[in-house]
Amino acid sequence: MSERQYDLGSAELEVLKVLWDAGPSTVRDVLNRLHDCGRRLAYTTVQTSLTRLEQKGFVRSDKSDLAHVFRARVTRDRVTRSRLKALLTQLYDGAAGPLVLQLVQSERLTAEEIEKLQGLIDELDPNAS
Amino acid sequence: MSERQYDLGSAELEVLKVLWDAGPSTVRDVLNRLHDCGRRLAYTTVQTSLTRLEQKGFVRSDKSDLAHVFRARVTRDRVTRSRLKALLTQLYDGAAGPLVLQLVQSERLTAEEIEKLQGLIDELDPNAS
DNA sequence: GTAAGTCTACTACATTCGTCGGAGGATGTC
DNA sequence: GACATCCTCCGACGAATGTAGTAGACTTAC
Repeated sequence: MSERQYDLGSAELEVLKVLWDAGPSTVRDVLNRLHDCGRRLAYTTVQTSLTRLEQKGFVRSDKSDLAHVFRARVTRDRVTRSRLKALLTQLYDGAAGPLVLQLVQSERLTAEEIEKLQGLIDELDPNAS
Repeated sequence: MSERQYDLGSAELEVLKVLWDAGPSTVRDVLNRLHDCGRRLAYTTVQTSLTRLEQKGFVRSDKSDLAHVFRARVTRDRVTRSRLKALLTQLYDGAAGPLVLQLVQSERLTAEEIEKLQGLIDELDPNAS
């Protein structure tokens, strides 16, 4: 039971992403960030997301100042892993292969990423030529 | 606009997966399949999922017989791609690299898959050593 | 041809999520 | 100290989703 459910709505995830990208933030900070991205939301909407995020344990808040400061309690990688796992289970009964192939095939990777990937593969496959 | 929204609930996806795995099926077929997997649902629950799936265009039904026969109208790959894209956008602003690395790192791949992956990488990286 | 079973259609209800407004407390400014 | 401003808390509402019951039509087996 160490693995949580990680069920986040898309709007919640959007807010969480701001915390990952911008670090600890107040409601207004997050709101401004979203505004900059063209996202038009009410102040209280962001507040609600943050509150729910905290209830679910994805976010922690420091309430010492008037404007509470929120920070992520989970890493992006952790959420990614969880989402991927869900995808894997739902679509392929957990087999990662098809997913990876699909991804590598349909998405553009940078040379650097390819190199890193190559490195990983070499590790995975000790008896490579 | 050729790309649809592909917003499926988890239960709906579960049903769709049965259609992918088992081919055209009636409500009862799907129900039995799910029962075999330990999933305990009411007949009408599956029926509702299938109906909604059809309304959303993911499934098509043949109503010539009393028991309607449903079949998937979208491929598993297509849904996968759409889900991955959403994940990419939501978590990494669309950069696929981190996702791939994450996947390869945290999931077990078979030797065959690794080989296939290696082949893909070779294609991607023409100026490899 | 009647009883039992199967199937669809329709309705319903709880929960989650996205979205926001209003009340009322704290703060800053003149 | 009064006014504008900013903040939190709380409640609300609609849409989507998971789940299922009931009514009534159709089929089948005696």
